[in-house]
Amino acid sequence: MSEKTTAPEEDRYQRVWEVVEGIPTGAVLNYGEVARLAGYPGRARMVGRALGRAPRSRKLPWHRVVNAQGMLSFPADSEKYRTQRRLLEAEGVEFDGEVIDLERFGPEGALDRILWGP
DNA sequence: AAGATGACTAACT
DNA sequence: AAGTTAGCCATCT
Repeated sequence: MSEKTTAPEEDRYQRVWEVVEGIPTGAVLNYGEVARLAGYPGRARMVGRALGRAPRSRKLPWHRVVNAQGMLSFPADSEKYRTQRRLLEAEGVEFDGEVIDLERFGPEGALDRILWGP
């Protein structure tokens, strides 16, 4: 069965979406980590692309993916930035200026918070 | 087909 | 601390 040699984008991004769906409420992960967990080490840029192309029907918690500096990868004056920030703050993620403390809200810190409280 | 782009990152200066 | 460079690779011009 020789269909096409190139798989549809959806198939290639499937793993990324699954990882993102696994990020618990109130926690954040950076693009590089998501890529690594999805089996694509070193391919952080692909994660940003995968999120941008994800179907709305998938209802991904895309806002829980931030960059390695704990910042949102959108211009601070953009609508996208405000939307992402609002969603994160609504689930308890705190910002210090523009920055999220990854020690507290990254996977490790978030787990500790869930188990031990803030 | 070759060059630019981007929801990135780590390593250098 | 802030800017640059190099690695990454699917898409778009």
